[in-house]
Amino acid sequence: MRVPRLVDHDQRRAELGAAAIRVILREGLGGVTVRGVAAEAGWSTGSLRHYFRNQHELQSYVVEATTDALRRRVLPRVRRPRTASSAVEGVASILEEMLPLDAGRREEYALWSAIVEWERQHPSEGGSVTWNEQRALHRQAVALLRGHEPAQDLDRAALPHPDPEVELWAALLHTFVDGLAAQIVNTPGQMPAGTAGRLLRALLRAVPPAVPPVVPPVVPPAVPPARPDR
Amino acid sequence: MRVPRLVDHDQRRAELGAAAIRVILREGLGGVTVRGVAAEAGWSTGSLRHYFRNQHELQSYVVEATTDALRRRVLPRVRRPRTASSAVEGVASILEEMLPLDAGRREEYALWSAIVEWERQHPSEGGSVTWNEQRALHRQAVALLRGHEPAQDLDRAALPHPDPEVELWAALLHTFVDGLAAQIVNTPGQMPAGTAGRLLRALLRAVPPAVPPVVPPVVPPAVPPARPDR
DNA sequence: GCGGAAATAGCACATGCGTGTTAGTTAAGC
DNA sequence: GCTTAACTAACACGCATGTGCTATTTCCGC
Repeated sequence: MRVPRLVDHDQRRAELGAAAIRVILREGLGGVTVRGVAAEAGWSTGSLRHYFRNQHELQSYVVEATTDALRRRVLPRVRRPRTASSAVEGVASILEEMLPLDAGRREEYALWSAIVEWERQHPSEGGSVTWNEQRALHRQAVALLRGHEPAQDLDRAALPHPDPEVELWAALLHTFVDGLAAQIVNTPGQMPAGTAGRLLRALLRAVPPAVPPVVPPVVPPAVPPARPDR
Repeated sequence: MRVPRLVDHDQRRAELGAAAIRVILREGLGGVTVRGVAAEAGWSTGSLRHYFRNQHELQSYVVEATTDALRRRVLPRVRRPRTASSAVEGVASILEEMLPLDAGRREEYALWSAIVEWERQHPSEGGSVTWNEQRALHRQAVALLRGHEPAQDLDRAALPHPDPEVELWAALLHTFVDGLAAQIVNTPGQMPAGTAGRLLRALLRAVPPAVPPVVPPVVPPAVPPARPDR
C-alpha cells in the first residue's frame, strides 16, 4: 500500500485549538468561525476543514481542549502550598486564583465563560463537568475552613462530604464566588479587586466552625444519609 | 406651512421596542437586527429606519425601554405586602421574585442578562443603573433582616446604610443572589428551584442580627463574632 | 383639488458566514 | 521516475446582515 504524506492530526488540531483560543479571547466563542480560525492560524479554510468537518466539530474540539488546558493551568495553582496567617486567609488565597482579578485570570475567566455558554447551549447528560469540579474545590475549601482532613485525591473531593454543613456551605460559597466573578467582569466599577477580596473573606469568616471533634472525620460506611440538598 | 401626515414617533418606537423584546427572548440581544425586528413588527426595514438611523440606535433604545419595562413589572411585585412567618421568610419571598424560578421570571432574567451584556459592552459613566438598583434592594432586605426601619422611599435606599454591617451583608447577599440566578439558568440540573430556595434561606439565616444596643463589641475571649442560630 | 413633506416599501451593494466542490501539490511506496 | 492517496488552496453558492438610495403612497394645510 502506498502511504502518502502523513501529518499528525492530533498535533494539527492542537495547533488550530491554540489559534481558536486566541480568537475566543478577542471576539468570544461566537467569533470562532471556520474562516476566522483559519486566518488566525495562517491557513486556508480548505485545509482547516480536513481536520474539522464543520463548525460544530471545530467548536466542540476547542471547548474540550480549552477545558483541559484551563484545568492544567489552574489546578497546580490552587494546589500550591502557601503560608497563610489563618485558615480564612489560606482558603481566600486559593479561591482568589479562580477570580478574574488580573489580566491573566480575566483571560481564563473569559474562557471559562465561553465553555459555560457552550455547555448551556449543548447540554450533555451527566451535568456540567466544570460545575462539578468547581463544587469539589469549594467543598474542599469549606472542609479546610472547618478543620476537616482535606480529601487526598480529587476524585474523593467530588463526592458529597459526610458533614452536611460542609455540603451546605460549599454550595453557598460556590454560588457566591460565581456571583463575585460575574460582578467583577460585568460591573468592574462597582466591584474592584480589593472589594472582592474583602467580601470573599467576610463570607469565609461567616462559615460556622465545625463542632468540636466528638467524632473524628473517619469516613463512615459508604452510604451517606439522604440530604435535603441537591 | 404644509404639514403632511404625522405619526407619533414615540408610539412607533415603543411598538418596535415590543417587537424587539420578543426577538430578544427568542434569539438573544444578538438577534436584534434591523431586518429581524422589522419582520417581527410586520414592517419593512426602510420604515423602521425612519425611527432608528442604524442598528446601534435601535439596540440602545430597546435596552432603555426594556429596563424601564422590567422596573415597572418587578418593583410592584417586590413591594407587594406579604404575610411571612418570619423575617427570613419574608425577605426570601421578596428576593425570589428576582430569581428565574419559573417561565415568567426566566424571561425577565433573560432580559436583564441582555441589558447587563449591553452595559458591559457599552459602559456608561456613573456605573450601571441596574446594579445600583439591585444593591438598594438587597440593602433593604438586610436592613429588614436586622430589624432596622425600612427606608421610606427608593431614593433613600440607594444611599449607603449607616450600619456598616448592613452594607457588608447587602454586598454579600447581592453577590450571592447574582450567582444563584446565574447557576439556575446555566446549570439548571445542578440548581433546581427547591435547592435555590433552600440555599437562599440558609444564607439569610447567616446574616447576623443587629446587636442590641446594650453591649456592642465586647468580645469574650475566643468567641467569634455573633453568629446565627444553630 | 393639490403641493409637498413625511412616511413607507423595496431594492442594491458590500461584507461575512458555512459549506460543497474542485484543481493543484506533496511525498511515501513501488 | 511513477502512482496514488493525503494534503493544500481556492473558488462558488446560498444565505444573512447593515446601510445607502430611490420610487411610491399618504394626508395636512392651503
